[in-house]
Amino acid sequence: MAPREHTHPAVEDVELVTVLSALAEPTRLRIVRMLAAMEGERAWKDIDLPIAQSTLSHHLKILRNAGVVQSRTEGTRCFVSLREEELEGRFPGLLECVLACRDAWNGGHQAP
Amino acid sequence: MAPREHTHPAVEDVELVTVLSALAEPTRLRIVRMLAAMEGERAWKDIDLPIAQSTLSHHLKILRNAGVVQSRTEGTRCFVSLREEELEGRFPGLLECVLACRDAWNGGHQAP
DNA sequence: TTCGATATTCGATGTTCGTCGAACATCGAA
DNA sequence: TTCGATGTTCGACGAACATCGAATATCGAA
Repeated sequence: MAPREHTHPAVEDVELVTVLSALAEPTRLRIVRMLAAMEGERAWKDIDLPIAQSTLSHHLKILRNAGVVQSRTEGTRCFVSLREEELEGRFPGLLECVLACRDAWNGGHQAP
Repeated sequence: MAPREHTHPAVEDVELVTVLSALAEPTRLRIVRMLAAMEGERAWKDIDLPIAQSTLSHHLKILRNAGVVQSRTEGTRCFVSLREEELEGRFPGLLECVLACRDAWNGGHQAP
């Protein structure tokens, strides 16, 4: 289906466990880092990962429901972005320290 | 079996996803909060939760493998504690902000 | 040495999760 | 209106997970 105006939870209603679960998965963490690496939003299509579209859609839904990302629809395509400020208000420091951490698998898979 | 000198990973070898996964479970998060609420260590027996002993043992193993807690054996009983400082060195701010968050389910189930 | 207390491990069970391909819905363009 | 592009939803599958009770290993005390 085409992206039809997604619903986003209020960050106040999101529980910590939900956010942690959302971030506790390699692919999703990678998406979050990818979004954090650039200011503003990213086009869905440009989220280039070695997974099926349906899988990506699934992960984005989980991140959305966890209040971590938000989607904006424009015509038939959509743009994704982090809800950094709101998240910071709800879970101060969480996103920052998660992004700050560079572990082995992450430092090694991008550029040399 | 009796507690026989557990093995603990070096925090440097622990990946972020592993820690997040360990914390992304209500029961385990509760254990971590419980341990944080008191200075020093806590006797295994005093970890009073509505779960089977085998389940508790299982969760503690996961937290241990994630470098979140450590166990000390004394005779036939053991004591559990948070690896706060080490964790802070590996993932600065993470434990702190996870503990700082008080969400609905957590604020509501203890005292009024 | 025998017994009770203390955790861990094992085996089983039901649930949740990540993944895919196919079917579908919606929009813009031809 | 017909098409092609774009994401989403559905159904299915195997892997991973939370949970329990029973069996087990280890230690201290009687």
